[in-house]
Amino acid sequence: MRWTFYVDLDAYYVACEVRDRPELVGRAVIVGPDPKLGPTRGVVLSASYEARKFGVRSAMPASRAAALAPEAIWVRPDFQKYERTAHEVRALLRKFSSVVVPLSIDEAALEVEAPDAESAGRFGGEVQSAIRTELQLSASLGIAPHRTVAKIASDLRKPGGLVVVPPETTAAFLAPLPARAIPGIGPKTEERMTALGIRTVADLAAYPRAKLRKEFGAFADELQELANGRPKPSVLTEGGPQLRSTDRTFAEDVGELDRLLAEARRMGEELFAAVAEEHLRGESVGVALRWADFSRSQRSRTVGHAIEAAPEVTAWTDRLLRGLWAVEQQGRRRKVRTLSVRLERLRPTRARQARLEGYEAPSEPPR
DNA sequence: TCTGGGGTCCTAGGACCC
DNA sequence: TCTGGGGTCCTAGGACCC
Repeated sequence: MRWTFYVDLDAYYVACEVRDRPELVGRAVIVGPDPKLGPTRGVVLSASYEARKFGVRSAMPASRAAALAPEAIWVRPDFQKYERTAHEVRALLRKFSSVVVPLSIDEAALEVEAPDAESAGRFGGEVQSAIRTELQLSASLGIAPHRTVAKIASDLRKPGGLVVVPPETTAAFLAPLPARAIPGIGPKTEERMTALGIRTVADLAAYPRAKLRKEFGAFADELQELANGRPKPSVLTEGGPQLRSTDRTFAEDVGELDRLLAEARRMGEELFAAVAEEHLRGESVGVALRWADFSRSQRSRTVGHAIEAAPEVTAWTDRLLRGLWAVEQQGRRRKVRTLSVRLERLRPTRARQARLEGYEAPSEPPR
Protein backbone atom coordinates (compact mmCIF):
# COMPACT_ATOMS: atom_id res chain seq x y z
CA MET A 1 0.00 0.00 0.00
CA ARG A 2 1.13 3.47 -0.87
CA TRP A 3 0.97 6.16 1.81
CA THR A 4 1.70 9.87 1.93
CA PHE A 5 3.59 11.07 4.98
CA TYR A 6 2.91 14.77 5.41
CA VAL A 7 5.71 16.25 7.52
CA ASP A 8 5.13 19.64 9.13
CA LEU A 9 7.89 21.11 11.30
CA ASP A 10 6.59 22.67 14.52
CA ALA A 11 7.16 26.41 15.14
CA TYR A 12 9.87 26.09 12.55
CA TYR A 13 11.80 29.39 12.66
CA VAL A 14 11.71 29.44 16.44
CA ALA A 15 12.84 25.81 16.56
CA CYS A 16 15.86 26.63 14.37
CA GLU A 17 16.83 29.42 16.78
CA VAL A 18 16.27 27.42 19.94
CA ARG A 19 18.49 24.54 18.80
CA ASP A 20 21.33 27.03 18.30
CA ARG A 21 20.68 28.75 21.63
CA PRO A 22 19.79 26.17 24.27
CA GLU A 23 19.18 28.89 26.85
CA LEU A 24 15.96 29.62 24.92
CA VAL A 25 14.48 26.18 25.58
CA GLY A 26 11.16 26.47 27.38
CA ARG A 27 10.99 30.25 26.97
CA ALA A 28 8.48 32.46 25.18
CA VAL A 29 10.42 33.13 21.96
CA ILE A 30 9.24 35.18 19.00
CA VAL A 31 10.98 35.42 15.63
CA GLY A 32 10.24 38.85 14.18
CA PRO A 33 11.07 42.54 14.49
CA ASP A 34 11.47 43.47 18.16
CA PRO A 35 9.17 46.45 18.88
CA LYS A 36 11.41 47.41 21.79
CA LEU A 37 14.07 48.43 19.24
CA GLY A 38 11.74 51.05 17.81
CA PRO A 39 8.32 51.27 16.21
CA THR A 40 7.75 48.60 13.59
CA ARG A 41 5.03 47.70 11.11
CA GLY A 42 6.24 44.14 10.95
CA VAL A 43 4.54 40.95 12.09
CA VAL A 44 5.36 37.79 14.05
CA LEU A 45 6.96 35.20 11.78
CA SER A 46 7.01 32.36 14.30
CA ALA A 47 6.20 31.99 17.99
CA SER A 48 7.24 29.26 20.44
CA TYR A 49 4.45 27.27 22.07
CA GLU A 50 5.26 29.05 25.33
CA ALA A 51 4.66 32.39 23.59
CA ARG A 52 1.44 31.06 22.08
CA LYS A 53 0.10 30.55 25.60
CA PHE A 54 -0.08 34.35 25.78
CA GLY A 55 -2.12 34.45 22.57
CA VAL A 56 0.78 35.27 20.27
CA ARG A 57 0.30 33.93 16.72
CA SER A 58 2.09 34.01 13.40
CA ALA A 59 1.24 37.02 11.21
CA MET A 60 0.14 39.03 14.24
CA PRO A 61 1.43 42.63 14.37
CA ALA A 62 4.63 42.64 16.40
CA SER A 63 3.33 45.53 18.51
CA ARG A 64 0.37 43.45 19.60
CA ALA A 65 2.52 40.41 20.36
CA ALA A 66 4.76 42.57 22.56
CA ALA A 67 1.72 43.78 24.48
CA LEU A 68 0.46 40.22 25.00
CA ALA A 69 3.83 38.73 25.98
CA PRO A 70 6.02 41.50 27.43
CA GLU A 71 8.64 39.05 28.69
CA ALA A 72 9.09 37.29 25.38
CA ILE A 73 12.54 37.03 23.84
CA TRP A 74 12.67 38.42 20.31
CA VAL A 75 14.99 36.98 17.69
CA ARG A 76 15.68 38.61 14.36
CA PRO A 77 14.89 36.22 11.46
CA ASP A 78 17.82 34.52 9.71
CA PHE A 79 16.36 33.15 6.50
CA GLN A 80 19.65 31.69 5.31
CA LYS A 81 19.73 29.55 8.41
CA TYR A 82 16.13 28.39 7.82
CA GLU A 83 16.89 27.51 4.18
CA ARG A 84 20.02 25.64 5.16
CA THR A 85 18.17 23.70 7.85
CA ALA A 86 15.33 22.90 5.44
CA HIS A 87 17.87 21.24 3.16
CA GLU A 88 19.16 19.17 6.08
CA VAL A 89 15.62 18.04 6.82
CA ARG A 90 14.99 17.07 3.19
CA ALA A 91 18.27 15.17 3.04
CA LEU A 92 17.26 13.24 6.14
CA LEU A 93 13.80 12.51 4.74
CA ARG A 94 15.35 11.08 1.57
CA LYS A 95 16.80 8.30 3.72
CA PHE A 96 13.22 7.19 4.34
CA SER A 97 11.75 7.63 0.86
CA SER A 98 12.96 8.20 -2.69
CA VAL A 99 9.99 10.50 -3.27
CA VAL A 100 10.28 13.63 -1.13
CA VAL A 101 8.30 16.66 -2.32
CA PRO A 102 9.13 19.95 -0.55
CA LEU A 103 5.91 21.97 -0.25
CA SER A 104 7.21 24.96 1.67
CA ILE A 105 10.18 25.76 3.83
CA ASP A 106 8.73 23.76 6.72
CA GLU A 107 6.58 21.13 5.00
CA ALA A 108 7.23 18.11 2.81
CA ALA A 109 5.32 15.09 1.50
CA LEU A 110 6.89 11.61 1.32
CA GLU A 111 5.61 8.64 -0.64
CA VAL A 112 6.02 5.47 1.41
CA GLU A 113 5.14 1.80 0.87
CA ALA A 114 3.73 -0.02 3.91
CA PRO A 115 1.44 -3.05 4.17
CA ASP A 116 -1.03 -1.54 6.62
CA ALA A 117 -1.86 1.48 8.78
CA GLU A 118 -0.09 0.11 11.81
CA SER A 119 3.25 -0.38 10.11
CA ALA A 120 2.89 2.98 8.36
CA GLY A 121 2.40 4.59 11.76
CA ARG A 122 5.43 2.81 13.19
CA PHE A 123 7.56 3.99 10.28
CA GLY A 124 6.22 7.53 10.79
CA GLY A 125 7.40 7.38 14.39
CA GLU A 126 10.89 6.49 13.16
CA VAL A 127 10.87 9.51 10.85
CA GLN A 128 9.86 11.75 13.74
CA SER A 129 12.51 10.45 16.10
CA ALA A 130 15.21 10.75 13.43
CA ILE A 131 14.26 14.38 12.93
CA ARG A 132 14.38 14.91 16.65
CA THR A 133 17.67 13.13 17.43
CA GLU A 134 19.65 14.07 14.33
CA LEU A 135 18.38 17.61 13.80
CA GLN A 136 16.91 18.59 17.19
CA LEU A 137 13.63 19.58 15.54
CA SER A 138 10.04 18.61 16.27
CA ALA A 139 7.73 17.51 13.48
CA SER A 140 4.04 16.69 13.26
CA LEU A 141 3.06 13.91 10.86
CA GLY A 142 -0.11 13.11 9.01
CA ILE A 143 -0.27 9.73 7.28
CA ALA A 144 -2.95 8.81 4.74
CA PRO A 145 -3.21 7.48 1.20
CA HIS A 146 -3.95 11.00 -0.08
CA ARG A 147 -1.89 14.10 0.40
CA THR A 148 -4.76 16.43 1.30
CA VAL A 149 -6.02 14.06 3.99
CA ALA A 150 -2.46 13.60 5.27
CA LYS A 151 -2.04 17.35 5.51
CA ILE A 152 -5.27 17.76 7.41
CA ALA A 153 -4.18 14.96 9.74
CA SER A 154 -0.79 16.58 10.34
CA ASP A 155 -2.53 19.69 11.67
CA LEU A 156 -4.60 17.92 14.34
CA ARG A 157 -2.12 17.13 17.11
CA LYS A 158 0.57 19.76 17.01
CA PRO A 159 3.23 19.86 18.20
CA GLY A 160 4.81 16.45 17.79
CA GLY A 161 1.63 14.68 16.70
CA LEU A 162 1.27 11.59 14.56
CA VAL A 163 -2.14 10.85 13.04
CA VAL A 164 -2.77 7.90 10.71
CA VAL A 165 -5.91 7.80 8.57
CA PRO A 166 -6.55 4.39 6.95
CA PRO A 167 -8.36 4.74 3.61
CA GLU A 168 -11.63 3.13 4.71
CA THR A 169 -12.00 5.61 7.58
CA THR A 170 -11.38 8.77 5.56
CA ALA A 171 -14.96 10.05 5.44
CA ALA A 172 -15.56 9.29 9.12
CA PHE A 173 -12.27 10.95 10.06
CA LEU A 174 -13.13 14.14 8.18
CA ALA A 175 -16.83 14.35 9.08
CA PRO A 176 -16.57 16.04 12.52
CA LEU A 177 -13.84 18.49 11.51
CA PRO A 178 -14.70 22.14 10.86
CA ALA A 179 -14.88 22.91 7.14
CA ARG A 180 -12.09 25.40 7.76
CA ALA A 181 -9.71 22.47 8.32
CA ILE A 182 -9.74 21.83 4.56
CA PRO A 183 -6.86 23.55 2.75
CA GLY A 184 -8.28 26.23 0.49
CA ILE A 185 -11.06 27.21 2.86
CA GLY A 186 -9.95 30.42 4.52
CA PRO A 187 -11.74 33.10 6.56
CA LYS A 188 -13.89 34.42 3.67
CA THR A 189 -15.05 31.05 2.44
CA GLU A 190 -15.68 29.91 5.99
CA GLU A 191 -17.91 32.92 6.52
CA ARG A 192 -19.89 32.22 3.35
CA MET A 193 -20.28 28.60 4.38
CA THR A 194 -21.50 29.53 7.83
CA ALA A 195 -24.15 31.68 6.18
CA LEU A 196 -25.30 28.56 4.31
CA GLY A 197 -25.40 26.55 7.52
CA ILE A 198 -22.23 24.61 6.71
CA ARG A 199 -19.94 24.26 9.70
CA THR A 200 -18.40 20.82 9.52
CA VAL A 201 -17.14 18.58 6.75
CA ALA A 202 -20.21 16.41 7.37
CA ASP A 203 -22.41 19.42 6.60
CA LEU A 204 -20.42 19.91 3.44
CA ALA A 205 -20.92 16.28 2.42
CA ALA A 206 -24.68 16.53 2.91
CA TYR A 207 -25.22 19.87 1.15
CA PRO A 208 -27.07 19.72 -2.21
CA ARG A 209 -24.43 19.59 -4.93
CA ALA A 210 -26.16 21.98 -7.32
CA LYS A 211 -26.51 24.68 -4.69
CA LEU A 212 -22.93 24.23 -3.64
CA ARG A 213 -21.78 24.64 -7.25
CA LYS A 214 -23.78 27.81 -7.58
CA GLU A 215 -21.98 29.27 -4.59
CA PHE A 216 -18.43 28.00 -5.04
CA GLY A 217 -18.06 27.08 -8.72
CA ALA A 218 -15.64 24.34 -9.65
CA PHE A 219 -14.35 24.15 -6.08
CA ALA A 220 -17.70 22.65 -5.02
CA ASP A 221 -17.11 19.24 -6.63
CA GLU A 222 -13.63 18.97 -5.23
CA LEU A 223 -14.86 19.84 -1.75
CA GLN A 224 -17.75 17.42 -1.78
CA GLU A 225 -15.73 14.54 -3.17
CA LEU A 226 -13.19 15.09 -0.41
CA ALA A 227 -15.93 15.35 2.20
CA ASN A 228 -17.24 11.98 1.02
CA GLY A 229 -13.82 10.40 1.44
CA ARG A 230 -12.81 10.56 -2.23
CA PRO A 231 -10.10 13.22 -2.38
CA LYS A 232 -8.84 14.41 -5.73
CA PRO A 233 -5.49 12.80 -6.53
CA SER A 234 -2.75 15.33 -5.92
CA VAL A 235 -0.80 16.20 -9.02
CA LEU A 236 2.82 17.13 -8.77
CA THR A 237 3.07 20.60 -10.27
CA GLU A 238 6.34 20.40 -12.13
CA GLY A 239 8.20 23.34 -13.54
CA GLY A 240 9.88 26.38 -12.15
CA PRO A 241 8.43 29.40 -10.42
CA GLN A 242 5.69 31.41 -12.13
CA LEU A 243 6.69 34.76 -10.74
CA ARG A 244 9.15 36.55 -8.53
CA SER A 245 8.25 39.63 -6.55
CA THR A 246 9.64 41.99 -3.98
CA ASP A 247 7.77 44.19 -1.53
CA ARG A 248 8.63 47.16 0.57
CA THR A 249 6.45 48.50 3.35
CA PHE A 250 7.48 52.04 4.26
CA ALA A 251 8.00 53.07 7.86
CA GLU A 252 5.47 55.83 7.16
CA ASP A 253 2.98 56.03 4.32
CA VAL A 254 4.37 57.77 1.25
CA GLY A 255 2.54 60.51 -0.64
CA GLU A 256 5.20 61.57 -3.15
CA LEU A 257 5.31 59.93 -6.57
CA ASP A 258 9.02 60.64 -7.02
CA ARG A 259 9.89 58.68 -3.92
CA LEU A 260 7.85 55.71 -5.18
CA LEU A 261 9.38 55.89 -8.65
CA ALA A 262 12.89 55.86 -7.23
CA GLU A 263 12.10 52.94 -4.95
CA ALA A 264 10.39 51.00 -7.73
CA ARG A 265 13.44 51.44 -9.97
CA ARG A 266 15.74 50.18 -7.27
CA MET A 267 13.47 47.20 -6.60
CA GLY A 268 13.12 46.48 -10.32
CA GLU A 269 16.88 46.37 -10.77
CA GLU A 270 17.35 44.10 -7.78
CA LEU A 271 14.57 41.82 -8.90
CA PHE A 272 15.91 41.56 -12.43
CA ALA A 273 19.33 40.62 -11.03
CA ALA A 274 17.85 38.03 -8.66
CA VAL A 275 15.81 36.44 -11.43
CA ALA A 276 18.79 36.45 -13.81
CA GLU A 277 20.77 34.70 -11.09
CA GLU A 278 18.24 31.87 -11.32
CA HIS A 279 18.76 31.76 -15.12
CA LEU A 280 15.26 33.06 -15.67
CA ARG A 281 13.77 35.88 -17.68
CA GLY A 282 10.35 37.48 -17.23
CA GLU A 283 7.97 38.35 -20.02
CA SER A 284 5.70 40.46 -17.87
CA VAL A 285 6.23 43.28 -15.37
CA GLY A 286 3.83 44.19 -12.59
CA VAL A 287 3.54 46.92 -9.99
CA ALA A 288 1.18 46.83 -7.03
CA LEU A 289 0.37 49.38 -4.36
CA ARG A 290 -1.10 48.77 -0.96
CA TRP A 291 -2.77 51.97 0.10
CA ALA A 292 -2.91 53.40 3.60
CA ASP A 293 -6.38 51.84 4.03
CA PHE A 294 -4.81 48.42 3.26
CA SER A 295 -6.63 47.93 -0.04
CA ARG A 296 -4.55 47.05 -3.09
CA SER A 297 -4.32 48.20 -6.70
CA GLN A 298 -2.10 46.68 -9.33
CA ARG A 299 -1.08 46.96 -12.94
CA SER A 300 0.87 44.59 -15.10
CA ARG A 301 2.01 44.42 -18.67
CA THR A 302 3.09 41.51 -20.82
CA VAL A 303 5.75 42.81 -23.18
CA GLY A 304 5.69 39.91 -25.64
CA HIS A 305 9.29 38.79 -25.25
CA ALA A 306 11.75 37.82 -22.54
CA ILE A 307 13.09 40.94 -20.84
CA GLU A 308 16.85 40.94 -21.20
CA ALA A 309 17.93 44.06 -19.32
CA ALA A 310 17.13 45.88 -16.09
CA PRO A 311 16.40 49.25 -17.76
CA GLU A 312 13.49 47.69 -19.59
CA VAL A 313 12.06 46.56 -16.26
CA THR A 314 12.45 49.99 -14.70
CA ALA A 315 10.95 51.71 -17.74
CA TRP A 316 7.84 49.60 -17.21
CA THR A 317 7.69 50.02 -13.45
CA ASP A 318 7.81 53.78 -14.08
CA ARG A 319 4.98 53.65 -16.57
CA LEU A 320 2.75 51.30 -14.58
CA LEU A 321 3.31 53.22 -11.37
CA ARG A 322 2.54 56.56 -13.00
CA GLY A 323 -0.67 55.07 -14.38
CA LEU A 324 -1.80 53.81 -10.98
CA TRP A 325 -0.85 57.10 -9.39
CA ALA A 326 -2.70 59.22 -11.96
CA VAL A 327 -5.95 57.34 -11.34
CA GLU A 328 -5.59 57.71 -7.59
CA GLN A 329 -4.95 61.46 -7.86
CA GLN A 330 -8.33 61.90 -9.56
CA GLY A 331 -9.99 60.03 -6.75
CA ARG A 332 -9.15 59.35 -3.17
CA ARG A 333 -5.50 60.48 -3.14
CA ARG A 334 -4.51 57.90 -0.59
CA LYS A 335 -0.91 57.47 0.50
CA VAL A 336 1.05 54.30 -0.15
CA ARG A 337 1.86 51.81 2.55
CA THR A 338 3.55 49.04 0.51
CA LEU A 339 5.10 48.98 -2.95
CA SER A 340 5.50 45.70 -4.85
CA VAL A 341 7.33 44.95 -8.08
CA ARG A 342 6.85 41.66 -9.91
CA LEU A 343 8.36 39.79 -12.82
CA GLU A 344 5.95 37.21 -14.23
CA ARG A 345 5.78 34.60 -16.97
CA LEU A 346 9.22 33.43 -16.05
CA ARG A 347 11.06 31.34 -18.62
CA PRO A 348 14.41 29.57 -18.38
CA THR A 349 17.17 31.45 -20.18
CA ARG A 350 18.20 28.28 -21.97
CA ALA A 351 14.85 27.85 -23.65
CA ARG A 352 15.20 31.31 -25.08
CA GLN A 353 18.66 30.64 -26.36
CA ALA A 354 17.36 27.60 -28.16
CA ARG A 355 15.07 29.78 -30.24
CA LEU A 356 16.07 31.94 -33.17
CA GLU A 357 18.39 34.59 -31.82
CA GLY A 358 17.48 38.15 -32.66
CA TYR A 359 14.30 37.18 -34.43
CA GLU A 360 12.07 39.23 -32.19
CA ALA A 361 12.24 42.98 -32.48
CA PRO A 362 14.00 44.68 -29.55
CA SER A 363 11.65 46.01 -26.94
CA GLU A 364 10.41 49.56 -27.20
CA PRO A 365 10.94 51.15 -23.80
CA PRO A 366 7.76 53.01 -22.92
CA ARG A 367 7.52 56.67 -21.93
C1' DT B 1 -3.03 46.48 18.24
C1' DC B 2 -3.48 48.02 12.78
C1' DT B 3 -2.24 44.26 9.58
C1' DG B 4 5.28 41.40 6.22
C1' DG B 5 7.04 39.24 2.34
C1' DG B 6 6.96 35.61 -0.63
C1' DG B 7 4.16 32.79 -3.43
C1' DT B 8 -0.15 29.97 -6.00
C1' DC B 9 -4.54 29.51 -8.17
C1' DC B 10 -9.19 31.04 -9.72
C1' DT B 11 -12.64 34.12 -11.87
C1' DA B 12 -14.49 37.43 -14.95
C1' DG B 13 -14.76 40.74 -18.65
C1' DG B 14 -13.00 42.54 -22.96
C1' DA B 15 -10.26 41.99 -27.15
C1' DC B 16 -9.50 39.32 -30.85
C1' DC B 17 -9.87 35.44 -34.01
C1' DC B 18 -12.16 31.93 -36.80
C1' DT C 1 -29.82 45.96 -40.34
C1' DC C 2 -28.66 44.45 -35.32
C1' DT C 3 -26.51 40.03 -34.67
C1' DG C 4 -23.73 32.94 -33.41
C1' DG C 5 -20.65 30.46 -30.86
C1' DG C 6 -16.29 28.79 -29.34
C1' DG C 7 -11.56 29.50 -28.07
C1' DT C 8 -7.48 32.01 -26.33
C1' DC C 9 -4.96 35.83 -24.44
C1' DC C 10 -4.58 39.70 -21.36
C1' DT C 11 -5.61 42.36 -17.25
C1' DA C 12 -7.42 43.18 -12.58
C1' DG C 13 -8.94 41.55 -8.45
C1' DG C 14 -9.59 38.20 -4.80
C1' DA C 15 -8.75 34.26 -1.77
C1' DC C 16 -5.56 31.46 0.23
C1' DC C 17 -1.06 29.40 2.04
C1' DC C 18 3.41 29.50 4.79
